[in-house]
Amino acid sequence: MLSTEKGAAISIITSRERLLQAAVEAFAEKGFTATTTRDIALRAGMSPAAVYVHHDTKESLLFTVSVEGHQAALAVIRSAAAREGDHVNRLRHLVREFSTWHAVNSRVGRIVQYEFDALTPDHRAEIAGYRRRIEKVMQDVLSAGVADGSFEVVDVPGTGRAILSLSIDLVRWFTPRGAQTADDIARLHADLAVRMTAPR
Amino acid sequence: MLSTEKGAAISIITSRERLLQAAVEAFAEKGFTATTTRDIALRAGMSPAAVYVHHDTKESLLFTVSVEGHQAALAVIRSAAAREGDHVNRLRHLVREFSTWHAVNSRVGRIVQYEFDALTPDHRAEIAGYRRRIEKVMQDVLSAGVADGSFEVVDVPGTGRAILSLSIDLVRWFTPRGAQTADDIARLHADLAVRMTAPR
DNA sequence: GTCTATACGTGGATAGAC
DNA sequence: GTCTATCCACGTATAGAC
Repeated sequence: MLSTEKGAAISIITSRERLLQAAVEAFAEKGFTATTTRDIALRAGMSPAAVYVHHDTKESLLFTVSVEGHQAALAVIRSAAAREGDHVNRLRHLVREFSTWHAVNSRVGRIVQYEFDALTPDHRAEIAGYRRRIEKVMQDVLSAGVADGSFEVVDVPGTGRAILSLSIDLVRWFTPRGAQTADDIARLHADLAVRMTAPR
Repeated sequence: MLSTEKGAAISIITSRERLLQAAVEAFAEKGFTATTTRDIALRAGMSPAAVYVHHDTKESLLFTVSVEGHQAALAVIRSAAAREGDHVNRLRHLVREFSTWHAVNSRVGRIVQYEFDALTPDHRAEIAGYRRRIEKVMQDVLSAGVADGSFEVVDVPGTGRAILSLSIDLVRWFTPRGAQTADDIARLHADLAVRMTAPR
């Protein structure tokens, strides 16, 4: 996880975690390529050389951020999909959670979405696997609803991708300082997803 | 425009246009920061120094690409919105055209969307103006349809932004080598937009 | 595991000739 | 307006001491 881990009584922030948090800040502000390892080291409160004790390359930092970001997003959507209830409310809940996550974590989301091409081919392939798993969860929810008549969806993969697009595209423009709250937007997206799939 | 201009009889590609096309290629492949002015010069078939005859800085090239890209997108959506017909078909047509443009021009779209923060503050403000104008066109179409009962939309700006998100998010993942054609996806998006706004 | 110092390549931008 | 040559700052990564 990219947030602070908590022990039984006190918080312990390891160098590794400080480094990841520093990398997220820097990548989000300047982009992966424009970020210098010196900048990351400075933000993490260590020397440039100390960075290399934890990560062989700058790309390895990006990869770690990407893995943890995708794991978190996958956990959110899987947990929401596993909820009890009819398919319409399951979809509503899922979209609301997924959009909320992308709004609240828009910095991490932006990095992992837009810096994908900066990964090595092997790392790209691994991240692509997480993305396929996320799409699969959405498609399974839609298919289940189509099967019992809760939804009318001609193109399940395409519609699934479109619904996910609403959430993911938040990282491009959402800011906590804007007019709408993350929850306002998440509820809107949930409503739109239900409309997109409603039988006519 | 970023494409080849045509004279009365023959095509004349100026150095300026070669340079812009080279910049688009390079930015799309490597990102703005990772692209070197030497790379752009090489692709345009000129020396590194010659680049600076046409553009004072690398950022000025990005700005030009951004302006022309946004102008083209704005022209597409305005032209579609000006069409005759009922509001439902106007929306359908508009979304189809806007998504098609983003699929066909996904390289330019990706640059202008993802490298926005690499612009100078003044240039960012100017591009933000184009984006507001694009959102305005969408909102006007939705409002007109709400007024005569063609649409049921509670949150016009939010829903407008969501519909535009479908099109814009194409630049993140669309590739001409994928399973679906640009037109398949554009038709799907148009259908989903109509569903999102349909009275219940 | 952290530091200081540094090697070494590279990149934006300019100088000055033609 | 285009070239060759070059300045000079910067960035990744390593060496070697503690």
